[in-house]
Amino acid sequence: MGVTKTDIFTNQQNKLAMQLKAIAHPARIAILQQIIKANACICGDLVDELGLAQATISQHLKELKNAGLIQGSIEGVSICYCIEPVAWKNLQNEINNMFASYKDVNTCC
Amino acid sequence: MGVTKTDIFTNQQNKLAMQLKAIAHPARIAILQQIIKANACICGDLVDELGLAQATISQHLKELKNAGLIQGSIEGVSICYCIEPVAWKNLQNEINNMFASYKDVNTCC
DNA sequence: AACATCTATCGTAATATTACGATGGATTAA
DNA sequence: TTAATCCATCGTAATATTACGATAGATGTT
Repeated sequence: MGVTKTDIFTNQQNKLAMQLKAIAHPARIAILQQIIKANACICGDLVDELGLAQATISQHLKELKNAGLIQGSIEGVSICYCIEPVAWKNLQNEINNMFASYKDVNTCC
Repeated sequence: MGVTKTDIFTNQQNKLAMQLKAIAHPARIAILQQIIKANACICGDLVDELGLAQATISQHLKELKNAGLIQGSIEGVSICYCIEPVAWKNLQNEINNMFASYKDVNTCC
C-alpha cells in the first residue's frame, strides 16, 4: 500500500496526473510564473525571488524538468531555465479538453 | 521540515496549488471524468467503474469535495456527486490565465 | 423491529513529498 | 593554479499521501 495504482488507469490519465502534480505546488507555480514573466529564463534568481533554500529550488526545478514542462541550458556559470513549449501546449490542451467536457446543464444534486 | 511553506506564497498561488493537487491523481481524474460523462451524478458506481476499494474511492471523493470541486447530495440510500460549477469554472479560468500568460517567443535556452 | 444497502470514518502500513544543510562538480575570474 | 560562483545531489527529518480492511452511521425494505 501507499503507492498509486497506475496500472488500472489509462496512459492519458496517468500522464495528465503526473504533469498536474508537477504544477500542484505553490513554489513550483511561483517558479513557472517567474520563468514566464522573465521570459529570458532565470536560474539562481529564483532562490532570491522565492524564500526557499537553494537545494529546495533545485529540487523543484528538477521535478518540473522531469515532468517535461521546463528545460535548462548552461549559460556560463549559471543555468537558464525556460518553458518547454511543446509539452506546455499539450498540457494546456489536455486540461482544456477536460474542463470543456463539462456542460453546465445542472440537472442534478 | 516536510511541510509546504504556504506563508511565503500568495493566496492565489496556494489556492491554485491546492485545487490542482486535488486533480493531480489518476483516480481522481477518472472520477471527475466519470462524473462529467454521466452528468446525472454517480456514487457507488465509481467503485465498480474504477478498480479501487470503496474506502479508497470515498477518500478520493472527500478530497475533491474538500477542494470544492464536487458536491454531494443524499439520494435515497446512496449519495449523488456532481461538479460544483462555480469552483470548476473559477479553476478553469485560473489555469487558463496561467497558460495564456506564456507567449511562445522562444528567444531563450 | 430486523435486515440489507450504501457510504463515511478509523486505524494502519507502505510509500512519497517537502525542506534544508552539507558536499562536490563544473565553469569563470584572478 | 587558485579562488569564487553556481548548481545538482546526497542524506535526513518531518510530514503527507495512498490504499485497504474493519467498523459504524444513515437510509430504505420487509
